[in-house]
Amino acid sequence: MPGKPKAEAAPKAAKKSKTLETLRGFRDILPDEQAAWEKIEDVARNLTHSYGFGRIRLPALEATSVFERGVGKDTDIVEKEMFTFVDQGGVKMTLRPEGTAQVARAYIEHGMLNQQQPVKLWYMEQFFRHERPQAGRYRQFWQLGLEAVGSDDPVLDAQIILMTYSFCKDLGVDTIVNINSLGTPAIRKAYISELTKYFKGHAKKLGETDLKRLQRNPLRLLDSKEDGMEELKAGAPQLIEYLDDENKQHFMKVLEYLDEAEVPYTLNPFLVRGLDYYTKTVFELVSTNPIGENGSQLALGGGGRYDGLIPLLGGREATGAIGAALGLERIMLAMKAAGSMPDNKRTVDVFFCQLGEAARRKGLKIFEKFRQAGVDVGEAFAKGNLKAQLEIADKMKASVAIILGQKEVLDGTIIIRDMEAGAQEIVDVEKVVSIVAKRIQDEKIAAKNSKE
RNA sequence: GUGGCUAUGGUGAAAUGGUUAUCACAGAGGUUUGUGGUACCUCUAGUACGGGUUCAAUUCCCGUUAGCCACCCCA
Repeated sequence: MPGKPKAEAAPKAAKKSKTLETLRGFRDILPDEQAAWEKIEDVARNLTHSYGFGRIRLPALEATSVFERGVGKDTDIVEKEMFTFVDQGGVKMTLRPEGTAQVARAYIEHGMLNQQQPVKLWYMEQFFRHERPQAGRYRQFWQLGLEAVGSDDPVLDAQIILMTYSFCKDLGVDTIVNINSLGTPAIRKAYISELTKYFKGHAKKLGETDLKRLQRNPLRLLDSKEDGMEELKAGAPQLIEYLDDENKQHFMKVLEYLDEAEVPYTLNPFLVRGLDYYTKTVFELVSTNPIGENGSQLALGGGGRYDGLIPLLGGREATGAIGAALGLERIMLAMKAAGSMPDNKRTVDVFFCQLGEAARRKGLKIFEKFRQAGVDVGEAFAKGNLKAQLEIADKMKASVAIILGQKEVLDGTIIIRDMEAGAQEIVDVEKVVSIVAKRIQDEKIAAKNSKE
C-alpha cells in the first residue's frame, strides 16, 4: 500500500544516508547458522531416502494461475499474500507461496501417472508470502515438503505424518500431532451449511471478527479464540458426525496406523486448514517445547490429503494424494527451545602455521597436500606471526600444529608440535603429511577404544 | 492488513536536556620482528533515518523504517 507521498528534501551536504538493509521480512542466513541448516538438511535427506522419496527441485516462479487454481482463489494466501507481478513479456507470474500446487503441476506436466504409484516426492525450497513478519514468520522462508501422489490409501496418510514427526524427533524436537478429517467437498459443504445455521442462531454472541468469518469462511469459526467461543464451539455440530462410511473408515484407519506407529496425536475436531484443496485427513504438528518467552505454541508444520487437486489442475480423475510441509525456521526456533542446536564452531585435527614469505609460499602447497590426504587441517595464512596462528590453532582445538619457518624451508624440514604436551619434533618436509595423518588416525582409534 | 511495545559500536548491556556517551565480549595490533590456552597495554567501532521543540536533543514530541508481541492467517 503506498503511503503518503514523501516530500523528500534534497540531501543537505554530505549527510550520512540510511544504511542499506534487507527488505522487510527477508533476511541473510549467516555462516554461524549453517551448522543447524546442514543438520536439518542431513536429517531430511536421510529420512526421505529411507522412505523412498525422490527429491524435486521446483522453480521459484510459476504462472499465477497455478496457485489461483491450486490453492484456491478465495484463500488468504492467494488473495493477499502472493508476490505477483507481470514480467517484461506481459506474463503474469507469482513467487511460489507454497509447494503442493507446484508438485501437482509437475506431476501432471511430466506424466508421472505413468510411474509406479504413489509417486513420492520431497522438496526443500524457499517460499514467499507477503505477511507481516513475526518470530518464525518471514516473507521468504524454507519448507521441507513431502508429497505422495497417486494413491488414496490411508497408510500413506499415517506414513507422511510419521515422517514429519520423526523429522522433528531426529532434530531433538518433541511434537504432538493435531488431527482431523474434513471429508469430501460434498460432505464439507453440507456440514458448513449446518454450521452456518448453528452460528447464525447465535449471531448475537459473536464478535466482529467472527461475524466476518461467518460470512466468508464459517469453518474458521471453529478455531476462533474470541471470548465466549469455547462454549459455543462445544455446542456446534462436528464435522466427524457428518462423515460417510468411507470417510469415517479412512480416518479410523489412519488413526489405527498412528497408534501402531506410536505417534502421539490429539483428535481435534476444530482443526480446519485454510487451503481449498484439502480433503479427508488434515493435521498439524505442534512443538511440545514452548517457543519464545511467552511460550507460544507455533505450528511447525501441517498437511493433509488433497484427493481433488490433481483432477482440478487437469490431471486424471481419482488421483489421490497426501502431503505435508514443515516450516524450517520454526523448527529451528523449536530446536533452540529444546537446546538441540548443533555447535557451529569449526574444529580441526591439525593446524598449519607459516612464518615468513618463503614459508608462506611453500605452505600453500603443503596445506593442500594435507587436505588431499584427507586430514582435517586449518590455516590462517593471512596472519604473519606465530603467536596469532597458535592462538587460532588452540581455538580450533587442533591436537597437532605444523610449523614452517624460514629456517625449515632452507633445511627441507618442518616442525610438528603436539599441542597438548607442547613437545616438538623436526621431520623431513616430504614425510610430514604421512606422519601426521597416521598419528591423527591412531589418536582417533585410541579415543574410540577408550570410549567403548 | 489492524493494534501495542521497542530501536545506543559487530554482539550484550549502562547513562544523560549541556564539554571527550560508559562497560563487557568479539575484532585488529602489541608486551623479545619464531611458540597457544592465561595476564597486561593500545587501537577499531555507536545514539536507525527524517523533521520538530529548545540557547542546547542521544535524551522530549511527530513521521518513516525495521524488529518483537497480540490479532488476521499460516509454515
